[in-house]
Amino acid sequence: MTAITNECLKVDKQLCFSIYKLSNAIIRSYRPLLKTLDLTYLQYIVMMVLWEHEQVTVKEIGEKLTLDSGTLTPLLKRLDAKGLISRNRCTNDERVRNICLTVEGVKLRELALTVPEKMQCQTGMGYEELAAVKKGCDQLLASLNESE
Amino acid sequence: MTAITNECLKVDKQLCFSIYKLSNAIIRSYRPLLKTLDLTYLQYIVMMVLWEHEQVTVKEIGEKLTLDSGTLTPLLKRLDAKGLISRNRCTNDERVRNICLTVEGVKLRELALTVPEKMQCQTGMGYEELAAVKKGCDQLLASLNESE
DNA sequence: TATTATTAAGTTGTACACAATCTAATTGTG
DNA sequence: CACAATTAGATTGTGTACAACTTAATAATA
Repeated sequence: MTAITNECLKVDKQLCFSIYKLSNAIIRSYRPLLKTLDLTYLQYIVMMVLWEHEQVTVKEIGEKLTLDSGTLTPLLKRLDAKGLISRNRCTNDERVRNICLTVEGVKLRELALTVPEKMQCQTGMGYEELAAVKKGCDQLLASLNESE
Repeated sequence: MTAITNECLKVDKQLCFSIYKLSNAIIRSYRPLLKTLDLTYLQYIVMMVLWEHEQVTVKEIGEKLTLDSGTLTPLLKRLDAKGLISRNRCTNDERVRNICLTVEGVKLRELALTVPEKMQCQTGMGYEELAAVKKGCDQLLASLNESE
């Protein structure tokens, strides 16, 4: 048995494991901040899409976030139940739902504006370093998507 | 409203979102490979810990992977049901479970040895580049953990 | 135009994550 | 030794992820 086969299954050597742990850790770090907005991490991500776009379909959200209706439908129902969004059928095409912010949903953006800065403080890293990590992650994502 | 407040809530500018998407994408990429081993991604991670350690407690696995018993107990029951591990109580301390590989669990390692290389091919990136991404992620994780 | 194919969203079921709580065993302290 | 505190793991409930499937609406084409 070679050194390679001995090493290659060690969990701490795996890039996938670093990213898995980091992703969980980031979501954990956001939790107390987002609790003040009464949002989960994914709900916050979806709200960001809506703060940017005003009106989108379920499919469009799915494309932006790489999530399917099995994840999004129940999540959007929860945001609807909180009074943050409306989910009306499109009149041109009854299959489609137009997801829009309510007045409450728009208002929540003001509270959310403080979140990114607070999070950057928690990382204890400078803007340049964080941008470099992001660039690496985006490159890896792009090249994973190329090979489908 | 300044440019900063306009930009800072854009989802594609968020490092957290890059890492979130990348983590999901990596787990998706592993899925077909791991299907041949009849393992989910997290089950594969836990098996890696066991291939490295022979015998560990639930708590020790939890510390290595930053997961609690609410996640691990049902997962370990599933690995047990597949016949890959045993979950005996420790005789010295009846609260503790010793998680050990079965013969089947040890055997599965041979099949798993091909997985890391196949995954690296799918990334389409060189070793150096991947190591740089990993280093960035590990640094960010460490500095998140420092600030609790 | 009737029918086939495609599409958007919803539903069901499995498997994570994790908070909160519980139980049983062990440890610590008066 | 008694009893409070701690610890390991299990349980319950909520909320993702995602595969597989269903339903209803629209588009395509014979």
